[in-house]
Amino acid sequence: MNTKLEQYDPSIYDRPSVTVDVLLFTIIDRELKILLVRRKEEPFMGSWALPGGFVRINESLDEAAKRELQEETGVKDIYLEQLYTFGNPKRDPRTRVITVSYLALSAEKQWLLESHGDASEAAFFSVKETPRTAFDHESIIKYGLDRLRNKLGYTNISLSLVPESFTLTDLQKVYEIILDETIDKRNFRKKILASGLLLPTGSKTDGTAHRPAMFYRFKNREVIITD
Amino acid sequence: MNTKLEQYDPSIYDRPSVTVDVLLFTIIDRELKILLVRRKEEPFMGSWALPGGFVRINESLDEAAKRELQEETGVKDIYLEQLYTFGNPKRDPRTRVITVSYLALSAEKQWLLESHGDASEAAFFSVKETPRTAFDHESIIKYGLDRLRNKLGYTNISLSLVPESFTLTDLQKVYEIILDETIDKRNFRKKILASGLLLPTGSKTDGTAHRPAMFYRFKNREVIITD
DNA sequence: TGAATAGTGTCTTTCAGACAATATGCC
DNA sequence: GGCATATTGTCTGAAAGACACTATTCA
Repeated sequence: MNTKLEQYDPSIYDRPSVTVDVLLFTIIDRELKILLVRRKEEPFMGSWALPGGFVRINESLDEAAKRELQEETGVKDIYLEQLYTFGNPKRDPRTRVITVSYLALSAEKQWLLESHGDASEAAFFSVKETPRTAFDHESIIKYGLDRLRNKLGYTNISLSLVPESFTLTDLQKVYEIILDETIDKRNFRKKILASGLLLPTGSKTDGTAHRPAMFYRFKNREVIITD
Repeated sequence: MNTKLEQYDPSIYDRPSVTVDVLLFTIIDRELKILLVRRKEEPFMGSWALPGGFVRINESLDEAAKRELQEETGVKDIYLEQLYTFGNPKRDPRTRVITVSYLALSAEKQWLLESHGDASEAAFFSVKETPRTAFDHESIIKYGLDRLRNKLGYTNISLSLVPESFTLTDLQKVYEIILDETIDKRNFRKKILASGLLLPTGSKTDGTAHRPAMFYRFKNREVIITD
């Protein structure tokens, strides 16, 4: 590119490999679940692991996370946020691998793992009973879960876990499932409505054997960026 | 190590280089300052940059940050926390370099840059007037500064910026300088004392031409880990 | 009218923020 | 007494949390 810059050659350094790993959380059957894939290679061949892989030389970290998730699971167009970088020299028994972890959230939607070629190799697990995983992925999951729970309190991150339109009871369940605790209905509604993030859509649930519920949507579908 | 694991060779992937960069903030002359070093190599030779360098193959990221800071500036034994990993493919004009940034805090203390061999190549700059820097270091600094300001509000991170023993006025100044705003004295004292983080030492300032002030110290010298 | 869920209001406590007068030590 | 900084309390408004009854639809 610029010839003057070429005189310095960084290849003289031993370089670690760099991967991205994605923690995709979603709610299925009233449980918070995380997506894991079965490894097809050593080390830990056959073990469950976070979807992820090597960062390519010309893509950003965000792009790598997005690509790996899509390649391994068919999931795309979802919320992604960088979490933390894990770099213990022993975390991979082969060689030095540094991994940048990402938090991804999705409402249980149209995408189905079955539609993807490698579907049989990916599955959702309740965060309450994750299997043994490859590498240090268990501690990465723990870290991501803590972050998710924290951010729920001071951001609008929950919008990524509900469909376009939802009732307040739906939204409350998302909070209860993630935080693993019950919430007072009146206080929840007061707070969430006072936040000004929601708008009533005007339509209501239909065909229920009880009082219909108002649908709401998020005013802004972008996650507020805060740390 | 384990022969079975060796059959998979990750070296077939093009690997990016990985560096750490440290944002060392400290308060000098009533200003929040950041430590920069002058680059001795291309690219950006002669420019100011964050202290940092390549991660070695057998050290953790935290260790690399600690080592680089010590090597380049002589500073050691200070608070360090991982911030964020920057991996835009174009951020380094030579080749692909991913950098893991760290936040470091120190009370202005005994360590002096002059005592270190390369002292003339390191200097503190007010965050209000940082010079042009190499790479994307300006945006990294901005990110770190935001994080520092945020964490000041909900952690005891300020303990890293005051000496063992200090007056409430001293501590208030730390907050005012970092946040770049004045704080009501009564409200600050009420809040900080109510937090339960401080203990009066029993001794007072001495030899001032006015009422002496009580010294306090932090109950716990460890930074509470929160995100 | 019974079943099931939606929807709502009050009280208390806590916390943040605005605001000014008194206390202490030295000269 | 004068100067300089330390120390302290009240009021108000906002938000959080505890808590129970009424409303609506369908079968």
